[in-house]
Amino acid sequence: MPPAPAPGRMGRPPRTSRVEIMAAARHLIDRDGWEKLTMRRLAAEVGTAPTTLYHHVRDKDDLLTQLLDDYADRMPRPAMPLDPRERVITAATVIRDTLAAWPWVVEVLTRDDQVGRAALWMVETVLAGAVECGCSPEQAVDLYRSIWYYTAGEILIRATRGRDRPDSSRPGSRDDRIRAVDAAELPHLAALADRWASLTSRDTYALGLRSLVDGFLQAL
Amino acid sequence: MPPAPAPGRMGRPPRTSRVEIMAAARHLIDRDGWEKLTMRRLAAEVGTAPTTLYHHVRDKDDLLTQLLDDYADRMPRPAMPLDPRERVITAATVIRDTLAAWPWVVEVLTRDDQVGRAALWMVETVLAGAVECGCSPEQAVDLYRSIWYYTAGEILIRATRGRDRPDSSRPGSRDDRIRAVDAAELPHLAALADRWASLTSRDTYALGLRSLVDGFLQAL
DNA sequence: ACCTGAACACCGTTCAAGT
DNA sequence: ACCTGAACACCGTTCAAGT
Repeated sequence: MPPAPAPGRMGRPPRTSRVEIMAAARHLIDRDGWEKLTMRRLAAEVGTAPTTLYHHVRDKDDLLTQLLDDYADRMPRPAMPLDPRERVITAATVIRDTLAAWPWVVEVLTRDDQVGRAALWMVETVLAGAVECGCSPEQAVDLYRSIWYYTAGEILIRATRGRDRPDSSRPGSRDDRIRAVDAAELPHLAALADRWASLTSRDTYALGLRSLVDGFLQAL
Repeated sequence: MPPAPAPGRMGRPPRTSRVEIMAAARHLIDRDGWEKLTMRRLAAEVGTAPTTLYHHVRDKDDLLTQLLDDYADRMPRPAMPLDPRERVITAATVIRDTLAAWPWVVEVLTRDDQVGRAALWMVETVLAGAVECGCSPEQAVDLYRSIWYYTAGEILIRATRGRDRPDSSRPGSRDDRIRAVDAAELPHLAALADRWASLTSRDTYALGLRSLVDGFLQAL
């Protein structure tokens, strides 16, 4: 039995709440996959009409942003090493690991280059670490952006690779193309063709990140 | 008047061709924007029924892939510097500039991590340059992947930034969030809040790329 | 105040039938 | 062989009406 309207708030008591919608959205994504999240399916999951959702979120984009913010709030804030360079590395790695664990975020990431207010501490950590390493504020922003490009690219590409595994044997697929290269024209590629799939499935995020940070700081 | 069927090929002569469809798709994207490219609109542009398109392409994804391949074929193949490290830099920059000029490719890029057969020369150039710089074949692949992550991320984020400029003042926008940060908790971010938009709109692709490549080769 | 059905303006794709 | 209309199974979103 829903409670009677509070004195100042009148009218029909709510049967659907923002948190209920968010929980249903998370459940739907985890169960059926990110691409199955539609306003209509979400409404069915909540047990309400599609149009009801628009009383609690402005539109689908708003829903996605809120979902990402909620997720970012749960991001671990690990103990930070003393060395400023290591702090930069650690912050970037936490962001990456968090986002990689829920790859649907890529869709939202490409819509807004902000990872949510909860992730701002990571930006702060990188900026602070960079300044401690001798960067000017401008250089610190440049380093942050480079790291973010690298990280976003890694997540986006990795998330897609996982998705289209099924048809990687059909003609025109990536592996297919690599195997078909002309050894005379593209010798290095041809020599690696057989090992390409296994070489590119290794996790080299940390390696590239260290290269980027070290190279940047070295050039100061 | 369409020519009569050739001896071996019989039946109704084609009124729609693959190249015609591709040209129409390019025109539609250039005129109305990438997000307006649908099979139905494309058919209208060609002057045929939507269903006819499926005689010339397998599905929309196939259309996109062909479009990207055609575009990659037009990519300039600039004179390559003698220094192997500079060749790596040049190849990556050409890819980036080419893709940035037609940002819709981002959609296809996240679907398949291959830029099309015409871009394979870039992969080859990076691998060859890396090996000349002292990399093992495996390390060359690692460097290539790092560069590609960084490049793809830059293009994807940059393309999106341009798209949602209109509503960058509405509540919840990126700029809004940066301005609202707590100076006590996030001092570096707060100090840069006013300059954030201008600092992050500068083109720092080359800077990050050089850092990445230099840092990687230094660590060998 | 909150919820709903009906409707609008779209999608990609299939398939049997026409020329 | 090529093209088509009709249809299927969807989308996000608005809006007037109901409780």
